[in-house]
Amino acid sequence: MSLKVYNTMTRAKETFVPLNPGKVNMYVCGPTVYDYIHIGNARPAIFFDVVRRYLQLTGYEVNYVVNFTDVDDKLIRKSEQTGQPVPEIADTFIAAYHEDIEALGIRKADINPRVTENIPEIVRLIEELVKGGFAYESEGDVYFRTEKFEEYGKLSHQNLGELQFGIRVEVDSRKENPQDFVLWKGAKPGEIRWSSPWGDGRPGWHIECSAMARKYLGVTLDIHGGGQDLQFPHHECEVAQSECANGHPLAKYWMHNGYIHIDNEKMSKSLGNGINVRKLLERVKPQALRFLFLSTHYRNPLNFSEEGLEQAANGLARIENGVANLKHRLKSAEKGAVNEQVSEAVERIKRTFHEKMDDDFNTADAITAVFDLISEGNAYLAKADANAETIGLLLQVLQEWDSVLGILAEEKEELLDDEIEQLIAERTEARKAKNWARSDEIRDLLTVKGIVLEDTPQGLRWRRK
RNA sequence: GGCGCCAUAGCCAAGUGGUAAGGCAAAGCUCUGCAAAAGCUCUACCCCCAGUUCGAAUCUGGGUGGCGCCUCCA
Repeated sequence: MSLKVYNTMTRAKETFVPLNPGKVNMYVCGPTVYDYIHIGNARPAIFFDVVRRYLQLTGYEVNYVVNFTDVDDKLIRKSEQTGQPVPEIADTFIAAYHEDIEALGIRKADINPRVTENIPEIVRLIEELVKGGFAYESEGDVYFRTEKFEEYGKLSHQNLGELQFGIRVEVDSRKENPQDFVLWKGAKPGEIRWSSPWGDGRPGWHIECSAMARKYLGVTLDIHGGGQDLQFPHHECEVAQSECANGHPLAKYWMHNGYIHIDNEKMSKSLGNGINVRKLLERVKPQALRFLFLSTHYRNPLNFSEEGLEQAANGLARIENGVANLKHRLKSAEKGAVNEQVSEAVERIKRTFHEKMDDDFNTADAITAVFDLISEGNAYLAKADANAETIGLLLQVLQEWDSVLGILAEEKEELLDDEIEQLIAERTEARKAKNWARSDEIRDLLTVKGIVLEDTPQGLRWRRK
């Protein structure tokens, strides 16, 4: 069994072999922190979180870096509009990012470097490129000389001669060639600035990742990830910069997640159809969002809709119920030997889970394995002599998988309010006395409060809706 | 103009040469004091046409429809 990863660079699934045995260096492009994150930011954040967790589950030591772009045109524009300094805006949204990411059950990266804290490294890298003839200064700006890098276009599989430049963005006259891109931008009056050999200014967008990846993870990464929209130009430019400066490939494996669509159209800045994560989480469980994202293969586009959200929530509920069924039964189950049929089924389904995850992180099929295991559990619970060891095995595997998928909510040891507890006790008495009217009345009362009561052969079980 | 992606049941979605996973929804049934949960039953000639093959959702060619990239983007 070996992990296969689709590599954007080669357009093929390749057997995953890290540079150093047992260790994986991952760099994923993070957000520009000028606003709250939207669900388009959430998809790679969730997906690469799962990649990281799966690598960890299978024994790799993962070093995970996600950067923050905390100075750029958008931040500067926002600063001009609000009068708030750029660093303050960045701080605000970095804090918000951490809150949102945590709410989504995404584990914090090992390092979250900020552009503004790595200016010396960036300047040094640009100097190296200038020295090597790969970059040139022009009226206070520094540009990358794309014609010096013959392989430019190899990641996004674009042919330089065929690219249509200036189709969307006006070509800057200071460039030698339209396809050249900026490494250092001279500061306009009043703009935030750092000094450099080419005058005051700030880094261009692409150079930051090249500099930070090298600083924190080395010249060649195992995995470089991000959204498909970063493939060109961002990652293409990173490749050019890094490979010209370092003389080594920037990354062994390039992974790109597909777009989020809204009404079958790409979600994007210019369309203004982004959906704010924290607003969405006011009414949607974060686990449901993870479930939704993971139930489509990461390279496919995912159409975001209310219906899809509802279906995800319902599907997730089935898994939650299954787990709750097992946990509830565990309390009253007798000790015993692990049921052989169950353990065989568990082994079989476990194998499937790993085969599917090993096949370029097929999380959709991994979720199917979860459903299979839940079905297995429910079927086992139908047995009168279900024992604690077998139930424990099922729960243990489910928990192990959830350490990768993160679709089950943390168990909250919530105490019931006295009033509710009293009502539940009263209902139990009423049921003993076959006073169904009172019994139902109490259940209805609690339903309104969001508490669902379920009578099982092993006694009452309640849950919050 | 160049380079790509996608099309599978009412909906979501895997599968990419061996005769269609899974989930949601709907319907019926079982269990239950009633519910809930669970279980069972039920739903697809895989966009169209042609070809290759013993065999095609899967490969090839040609259509049709949708989406994307070609310096804002996750």
